Amino acid sequence: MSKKVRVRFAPSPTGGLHLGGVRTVLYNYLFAKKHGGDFVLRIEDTDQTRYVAGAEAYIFNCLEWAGLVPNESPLHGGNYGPYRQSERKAAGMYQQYADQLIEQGHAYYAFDTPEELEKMRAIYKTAENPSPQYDHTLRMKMRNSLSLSAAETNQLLAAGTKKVVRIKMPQNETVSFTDMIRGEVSFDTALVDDKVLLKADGMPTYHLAVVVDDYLMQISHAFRGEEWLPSAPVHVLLWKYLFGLEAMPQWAHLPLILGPSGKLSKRDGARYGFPVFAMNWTDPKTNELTEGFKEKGFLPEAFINLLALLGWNDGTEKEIFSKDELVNAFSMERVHAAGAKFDYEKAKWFNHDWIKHVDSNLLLPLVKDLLLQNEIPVTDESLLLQVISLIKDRCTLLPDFVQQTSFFFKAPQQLDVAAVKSKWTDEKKTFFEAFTETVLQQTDFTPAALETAFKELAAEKNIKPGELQLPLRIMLVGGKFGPPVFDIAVLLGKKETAERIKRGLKQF
RNA sequence: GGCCCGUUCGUCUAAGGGUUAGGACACCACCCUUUCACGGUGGUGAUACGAGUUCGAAUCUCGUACGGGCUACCA
Repeated sequence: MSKKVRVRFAPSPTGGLHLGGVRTVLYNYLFAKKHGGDFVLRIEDTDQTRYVAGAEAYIFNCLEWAGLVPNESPLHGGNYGPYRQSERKAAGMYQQYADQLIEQGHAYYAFDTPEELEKMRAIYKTAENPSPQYDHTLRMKMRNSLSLSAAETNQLLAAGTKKVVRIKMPQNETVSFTDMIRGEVSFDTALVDDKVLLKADGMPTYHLAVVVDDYLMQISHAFRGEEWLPSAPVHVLLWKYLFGLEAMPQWAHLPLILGPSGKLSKRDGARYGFPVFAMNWTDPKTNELTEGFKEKGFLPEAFINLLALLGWNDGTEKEIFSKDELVNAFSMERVHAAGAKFDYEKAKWFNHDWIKHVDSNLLLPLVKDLLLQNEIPVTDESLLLQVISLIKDRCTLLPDFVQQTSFFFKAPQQLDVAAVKSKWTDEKKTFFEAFTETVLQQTDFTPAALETAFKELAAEKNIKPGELQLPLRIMLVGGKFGPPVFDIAVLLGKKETAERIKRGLKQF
């Protein structure tokens, strides 16, 4: 009898949500859906000094956009609330466990001030040991309930002296566990420091909170970034002391997503020339805007597709997956152990492919929005739909639609005259004057029929039709791009096509 | 420095001891197309190094090198 699958994503609301974060969400989500489980979102806001206004709402917006909505969260409710650690602390959910650990002798009070800690690090710092740890080698030299007598400790406690609770790491134990991605991982406890569990302000640190909350929320599988691996022995020990190893979730430490130079970090923003955040993020303090994948013009379907394939594959050569297909195919065991360097070129390819194959109706509102933003009037939605189908092969990112569709709704302001001028002749001018009439009088106004008429007239005037197509394009489009020129003319209509030709003739 | 994790084309990756080491992105060439793309065909390009186990190693073991992460009263 296996317990119900319950997974959680536990971000701290300190800024934008980057690629790695979204991928962690995605793997959680896929795993939960695949196994008919619950996906919980818990806010890890125990560090009040790092509180950033708006960050939590922003995270929900990103998840909404990506289509990875949690079953339980501070926003969506649930039976295991509250879902913010600050509120859980206020409800007194952590203190008792810290007390229990102290009673068991697995944790102790430490009275060292930040200054004293700094001093300790300065004193014991050597070339061989550049960052001394508060561990079994040093704890008896510090001020804590282990080094002090019971009377002294009680006196300090009674006086309300600032204190933290630290875990007492055992001196000769090997802690090991099975990671779903890496297999067995083990650590020598003597080499791990006595991490703070409860801070002076009464807030738990991540280490205590993650264990207590995962237990209370009945989390069955805990997925997080590889950067947590070094502190995993602390969490395993806490599970052992508090709730028993049988109750511990199965761990999977996800490989990191690397930027051009190491771990992708929130601070790196758009420094790489590509977005790192899911959506635009404006730092409330500096007002600095960092562009997101959404605003850059990525489809959410493409975004999760490319993220899923960054470190995972289904064992076949399939690369394009819908969300449902991902749910169906996903397995944690097929996630790679090695970190993956993010490749923006490939990311764009995913988006391009999604744009090409997705139903144009889905693109319609997005493109319309974009055109309106660029002051291009869209009066006819059914025309826009036809245009989108005609040109979506040419668009990698959503904003590409602006250039590719705008000339259907607004005559080009400037024509690329230079592309035509050198080969321009009076004969060609005569041709186009005649062709204007052809267009106006065409009864079968379809691309094929128009092209035939065009070629017949060219033959009549003894000009190679190929020499005339580019000028026509320039007159209709303004530049050397766009779909087949007779498709454009038909969508434009007889009148508009004729007018653009007349206008173009004046400029050549 | 210590600890942990990792290492297949430039990048993402496949290959449950036996393959001419496969695919995708990017790049190059050709075809299609008298625009730009899409598409098609082909090409360049990888098992970090050294030992060992084995008839046989990208695959198992060890060492080395390299890369990354952690080393806060941050997560």
